[in-house]
Amino acid sequence: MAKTDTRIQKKNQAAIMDAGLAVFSQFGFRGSTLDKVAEAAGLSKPNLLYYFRSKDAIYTALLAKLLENWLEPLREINAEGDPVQELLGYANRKLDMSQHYPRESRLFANEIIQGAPRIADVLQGELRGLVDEISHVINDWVAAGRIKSVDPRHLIFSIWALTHHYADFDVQVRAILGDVDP
Amino acid sequence: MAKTDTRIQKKNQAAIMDAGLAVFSQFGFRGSTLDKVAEAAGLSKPNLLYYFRSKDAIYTALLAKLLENWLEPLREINAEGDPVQELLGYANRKLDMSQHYPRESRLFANEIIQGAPRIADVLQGELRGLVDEISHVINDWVAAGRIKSVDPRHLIFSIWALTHHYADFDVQVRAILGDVDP
DNA sequence: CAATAATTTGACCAACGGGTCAAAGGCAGG
DNA sequence: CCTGCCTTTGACCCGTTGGTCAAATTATTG
Repeated sequence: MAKTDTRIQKKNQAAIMDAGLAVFSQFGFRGSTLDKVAEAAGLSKPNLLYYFRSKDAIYTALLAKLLENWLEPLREINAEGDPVQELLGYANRKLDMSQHYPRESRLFANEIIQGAPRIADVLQGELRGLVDEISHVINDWVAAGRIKSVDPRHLIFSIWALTHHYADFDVQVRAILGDVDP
Repeated sequence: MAKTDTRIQKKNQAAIMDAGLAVFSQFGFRGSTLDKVAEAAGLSKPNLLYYFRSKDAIYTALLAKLLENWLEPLREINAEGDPVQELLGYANRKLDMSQHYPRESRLFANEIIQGAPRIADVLQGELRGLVDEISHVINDWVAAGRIKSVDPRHLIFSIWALTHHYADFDVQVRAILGDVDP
């Protein structure tokens, strides 16, 4: 009942997830159509709906998978490590993700800009909890005199803003740097 | 032919622009409907279309107005001024705009994330030109030893990323800071 | 207060979009 | 090679959406 996944199922589900990511990340949920996703996945619309119950199901599955990976780098921050190393490491991990998974970044950005209707609970729950923890760690570092005084949360916002900018505003960045940047 | 604008015309056009800004900035172009805009403007759909030829016309008008104000702060950077003052002033102006006009910020973000189909020329033309100029100014400052060495364009990206983050990711920021932040 | 111009509306249309369904086409294991 | 299940498809349904139009209503002006 659990391991009943044909290779053809796995293949098509993966194709749909990939196609959905491409389409949803560019047009947002409302701006995307099943036809577009189906075409990108190389399937007919009814066939696509054979694998996913609805448009919403695809989108929700994408978001769930995204959040899973998205929060991971935060968890890897080690309170026992060297503060500067840890923070730089975190920033680097985020930057890597933005570089390698720009579509995921844009999907997330789209969802947030539009008010995050379906992940508000995750933001206020899991994400907030994690940020609270890390903030505590950073505050301890500050108290121990190991780093200069900062507002932990706004430091984290800065890292997010900078790392996501290059993925989310890619078009603008390329327009200014000139597409072919030496 | 130019000054033929009844007060009722001015009023309704303004109402439509405001409504359009509210709707488009939240849902993006494709995700928005004329009905929603009309409702937000307090007009019937046909009445709305009496003032604007099409959905596209509203959106385009909004973008044009937005870009006008958006590029202004860049132009105000003075090559003869004090480098730190000028750059801080610029960052402050951008921050002010994000705080006071978050909807405009999100409208712009939406457009960029979705590939900027209708403002690609502005980005590659006017915006790029301005950034080139300012980059030249900053490089001169560096060459004169008045500030530390930086890549001007990436410095500007940093300012953009940080200032826009609080407007565009408002929901996330509030989820973490807790809505009621002392 | 007409008469003319500007504004508003209700009814309507064609295309699109999410989703259904029954039937047809493939693919295993026996 | 055949039986039963998985997969795919074409046709179809109905609510939504951008947009039109002629008629009605409301200013404006001579």
